[in-house]
Amino acid sequence: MTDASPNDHQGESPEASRRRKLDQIIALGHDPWGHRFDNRTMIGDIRARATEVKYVLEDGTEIDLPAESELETTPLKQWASEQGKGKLNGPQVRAAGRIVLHRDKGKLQFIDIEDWTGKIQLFVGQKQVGEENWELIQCLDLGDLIGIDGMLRRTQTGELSIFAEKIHFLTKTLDPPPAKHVGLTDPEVRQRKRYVDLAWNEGVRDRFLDRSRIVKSVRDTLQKQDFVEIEGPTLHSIAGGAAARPFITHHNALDMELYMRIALELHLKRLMVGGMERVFELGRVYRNEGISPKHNPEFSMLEVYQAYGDYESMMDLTEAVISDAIQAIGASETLPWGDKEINFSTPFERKTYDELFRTHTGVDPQDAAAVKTYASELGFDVEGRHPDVIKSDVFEEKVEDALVGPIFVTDYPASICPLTKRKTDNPDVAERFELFVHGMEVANAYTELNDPDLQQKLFETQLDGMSEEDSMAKMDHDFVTALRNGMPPAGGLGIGIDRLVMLLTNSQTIRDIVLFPLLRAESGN
RNA sequence: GGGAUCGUAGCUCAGUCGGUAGAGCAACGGACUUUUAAUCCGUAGGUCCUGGGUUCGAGCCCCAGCGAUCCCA
Repeated sequence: MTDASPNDHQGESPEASRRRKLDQIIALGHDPWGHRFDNRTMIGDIRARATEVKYVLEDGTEIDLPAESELETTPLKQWASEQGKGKLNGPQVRAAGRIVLHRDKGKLQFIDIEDWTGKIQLFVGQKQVGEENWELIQCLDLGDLIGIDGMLRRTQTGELSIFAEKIHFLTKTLDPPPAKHVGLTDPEVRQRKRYVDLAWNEGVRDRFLDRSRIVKSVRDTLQKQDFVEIEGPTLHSIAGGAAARPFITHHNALDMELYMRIALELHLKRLMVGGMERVFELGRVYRNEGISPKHNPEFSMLEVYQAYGDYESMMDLTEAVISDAIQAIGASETLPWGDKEINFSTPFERKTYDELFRTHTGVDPQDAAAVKTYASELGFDVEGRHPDVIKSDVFEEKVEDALVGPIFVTDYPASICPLTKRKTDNPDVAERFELFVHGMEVANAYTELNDPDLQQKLFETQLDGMSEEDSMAKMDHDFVTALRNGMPPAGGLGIGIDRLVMLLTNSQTIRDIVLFPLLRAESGN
C-alpha cells in the first residue's frame, strides 16, 4: 500500500472518497466505466444451479448437499464432517451486478451483488484472487457495478456464494446510495430520482416489470382475438372523444392551434368505417386537469373497437383482458388492495345504473323531481340543470365510491352519452357500461353510435348546466361525415391501463406505477 | 383553488421550555479468511428549504415565498 499517513482521508465526504477510488482504479490500469462483458449468466439462473454444488469425498464420490431448508438449521460445516473428508465443488460461473451489501472481514470480504433477476453473495479472499486483483477490490463501493468469475459453492453456513477467482470492474457509482434496507422514503425524491428508487428500493423494479407484463398481456389477449394495433394521431385539431380539458399547442408552419389528444375514440371509429373490423390502440392521452393519487396529466389508455359487436361483447373482452393480465404477473384472482381484497373471478357482477342508484340513495331514479330534491339536499346546484346531469352528480357522489366490485354498471342515461347507441326499446337509455373496482372507474364501453344524423344532433345539443369541458359532445364534422360512409354496428371499450396496473399491483397511487410522473420543475435549475 | 402536515449530515430520523447541532447507516483510519443489516475500537462530516420579522439570543415563535404529502372542491 501507499505510505500515506493513517488519517490521510479523514473528513472527506462520501463523494470525495468515491472520486479518490475512481482515480485509484485508473492508476491501477482499469477503466472505471468498464466495457462489454460477455458470457455472464443471470443471477436467477445461477441460483437455479445450486443443485450442481456437490460434496466430493477424497475417493471421488459426489454427494448431494442437504436441502436449503435443512441448511438453515444444520451448519454445512457439521454436515460435511459427518460425510468424511472432502471438499465442495460446483460449476464455474460468471455474473455481473450492482454491489448492494458489503461485509469486510479484512483479508476476506463478503459482497452481495444484484442484477434484475436476483441477488447473490460473493466470497472474496485476498489469497484467492491474488494481490493485483485485491488492490482493485479495495476501490469498491456500494453501488458499483462489477463482474465476477468464480466457482458456485456454499459457505460454511450454507449460503450459496460465488467464490471469487477474479473481480472485473465495470462501472463506478459516484453518488452515495440511500440508507441500506431503508432506501429513499421522500416520495418527491423517489419520483425525481426514479433511477435511485428503482436501484435501491425494495420491490420497485418488480412493480414496473409487472406493469410491462400487464401491458404485453393486454396486447397478447387482443392479438389472439385478431385485433390489430394501430397508431392514431396524438395531435388533434378537435379534442374529442371524452370530457376533459386538453393541452393546447401550436403548429408553426400551418399556423394552427392543435390539441394533445384526450381520447383515442374518434379516429379508431373512422378506421372501422374504412373496414378495419377489429382495431385497438394502447397509447398515451393527455388531460390538462388536476393531479391526484388517481390522476396524472398523461396516462395510458386502451381503446378497442369490434365491428358487429356490442357493449356486451365488450364485457366478455374486458374480463378476458383482466384475467389474462393477472395470470401474466403470476397473481391469483383474489388480490390484496390495501387492507382489503379484490376478487377478480369471472364473470364480474352486472347491475344497471338505475338499480344501483335506487339501492344507494333510496330514491326512485325515474322520479326526476325526487332526484332533484335529493341532490339539492346533498348541496348540489340543481337550478337550470338537465335532470340526467343532476342524476349523474348524485351517482358520482353516492354510488361510485361505494362500489367495491369488480362490477359492470350498465345502461346509463342516454343524454349524458352522446357517442353511444340507445336501446332499441328505450331511447332514454344508452348501451353503455363502466367497470368499477373499489370506487375507481377502470373501463368504459359502449355499443357505438353509428347513426350520422343522430350523432350530428347530439353534437349540437349542449345539455343544460353542462360546460363544454364537461361534455363529450364536441362538434366534429369530419367524424359525422365518416359515419355517413357506413360504420358497422360495433362495440367499443376503453380501459385505463394505469388504474388496471394500480389494482393488480396493489398500488394506492398512480405515482407508484408511472415511471416519471409530472412534477413541478425543480427550482434553481 | 381551500385546509392540514412536512422540509435538520450523503440516506433514515431525533431535537425538551427559545440558550454551544444529535443518533443509526454510509464515509475515513485500525483489528479480523466463512460473514448474513457482521462485530469491535477510533475519526470526520451541517446553507437546520429560502427571505424577512420578534428577541440579548431562533432549528424551535411570527409573516411571506418555494417544494412535497394527504384531505376537500
